[in-house]
Amino acid sequence: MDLSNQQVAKILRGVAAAYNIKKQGNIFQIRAYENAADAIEHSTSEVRDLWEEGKLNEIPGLGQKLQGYLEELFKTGHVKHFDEVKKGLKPIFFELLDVTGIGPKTAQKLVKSGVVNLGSLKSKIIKSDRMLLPYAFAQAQKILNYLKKNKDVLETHFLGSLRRMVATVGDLDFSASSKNPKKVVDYFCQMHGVTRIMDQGENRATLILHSGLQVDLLVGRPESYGALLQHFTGSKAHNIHLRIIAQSKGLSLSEKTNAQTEEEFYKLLGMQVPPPEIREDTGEIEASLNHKLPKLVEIKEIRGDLHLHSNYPIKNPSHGPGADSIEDMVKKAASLGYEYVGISDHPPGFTAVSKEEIIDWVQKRTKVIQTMNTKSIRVLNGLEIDILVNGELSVHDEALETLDYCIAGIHSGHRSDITKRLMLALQNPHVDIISHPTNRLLNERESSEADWETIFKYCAKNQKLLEINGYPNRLDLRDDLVRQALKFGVKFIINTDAHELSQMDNMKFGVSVARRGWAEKKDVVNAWNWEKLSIWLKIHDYE
DNA sequence: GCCGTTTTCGGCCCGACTGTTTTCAGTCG
Repeated sequence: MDLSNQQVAKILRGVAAAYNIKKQGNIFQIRAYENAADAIEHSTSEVRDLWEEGKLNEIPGLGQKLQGYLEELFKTGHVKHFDEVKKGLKPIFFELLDVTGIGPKTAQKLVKSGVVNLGSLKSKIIKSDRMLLPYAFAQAQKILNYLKKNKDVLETHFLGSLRRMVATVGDLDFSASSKNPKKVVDYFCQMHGVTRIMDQGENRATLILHSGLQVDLLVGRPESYGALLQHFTGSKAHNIHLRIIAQSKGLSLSEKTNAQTEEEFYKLLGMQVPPPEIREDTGEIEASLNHKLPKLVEIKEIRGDLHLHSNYPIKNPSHGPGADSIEDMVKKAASLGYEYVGISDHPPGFTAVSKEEIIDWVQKRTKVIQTMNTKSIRVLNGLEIDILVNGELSVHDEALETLDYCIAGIHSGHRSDITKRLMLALQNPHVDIISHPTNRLLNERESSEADWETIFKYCAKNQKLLEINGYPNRLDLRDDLVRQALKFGVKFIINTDAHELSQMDNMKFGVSVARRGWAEKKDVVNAWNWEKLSIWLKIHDYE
């Protein structure tokens, strides 16, 4: 049975709530179900895929028993034990749990008082979809700027999944350091665009904007600001693990702990400060304790973008062309401080245009691109071609061999023979890069299923690159697969896939995916200088 | 029900806010 992480989490929360109401099991057993639900909801992999690959134990909080239940759930669509526990509770009870502020006890009370549908609760906030990181980021930047304008605000930061740069963000969280917390809270609540103040205390407030977005602010005093920042950056799993370590050392940690900075806070446990992007309790705590944290790749190290779509004329293009000229994209790349830039338009559609015409088109375009080279920036000639359903490429070798580099990607038939098609494409000596490898579209289409290990092994052995695509609804290759691929020695290229100038600024989101996957400069070829990259791509100098 | 650089048993993060059941349980992050 095909179930999303969200749906699985909801089922587990339902079981926890049922246990709670029926007073079966102890509080820790109930919490185990809730922890598992949290872990699944925040997992970047689809738990159903993990089950198919026999990797359910990669999710923390899933022991033998819950793994068995999930197996039964995916195989048969229901779990006998769950049905047993939930017996006698009405469906509306489980629906009510989706409303913020209503837990098991309140839901049961409401059911007993005769609530039969959610209509009468429509003024309450129903938990909604998660927002794409780049859009959340843009919105959050405006709020951060607003907070910075207040003279009582000494420091302010993003918190939560936004600071950890998770691909999707549920609500926007902010911190502020201040000696007058109440004044800052009041100022925050007066922000433009607020439709409702959910709650407002001495040190915190929760607002709902007209857009429906929830925004939280937490204000702390300067002497404990580091602890506040740490606590609300999370993740929850990371924090719980830290508290357990603290206990073993006879310490009790909270957001009130005296620590002006995060450095001070982590130092209390003898730890390095893990970058927010990797605070997921997937090994970063151990690495920090041993002072063996990786030095993650940084945006300032990026020297070029090799996946850009221009408005260069294309007859019957296979997919949408870009909006801006090659010249403008090159100028923008130079303004970003890049050392090199690659234009990788889609080729003319192979079904409507003859082989000879495509070759002719590629040659003419090559000449145009070569004239773009300047002393300040090197311009590369690439294409993003299709991997067809039978695994063949949409452009012939005679044309490909005139390019500096070639990106191949799947753009149709996302459910058929992915492994075979990717492997066939990789075996073409002209193909250097696989674009957006899993082809997921956030909130729209799940990642394609494939035998990633086989693909990773082949890429590592044959100098093939996997792209980390920074387009807002892709962020693909996913962070968890980046981490896995790294273990096989795969190298990556981080590209924006920009179809207009402004999208070239999305590089930081691609970099954040790489960082969440623990990638370092040595793992990312466009963090390398031209000399090193040109050797990798086997590009001979024109000069 | 999960989990392990003192443990395969015996623990399980911490604090704020809400409402009103005036002392704390329920819920959230």
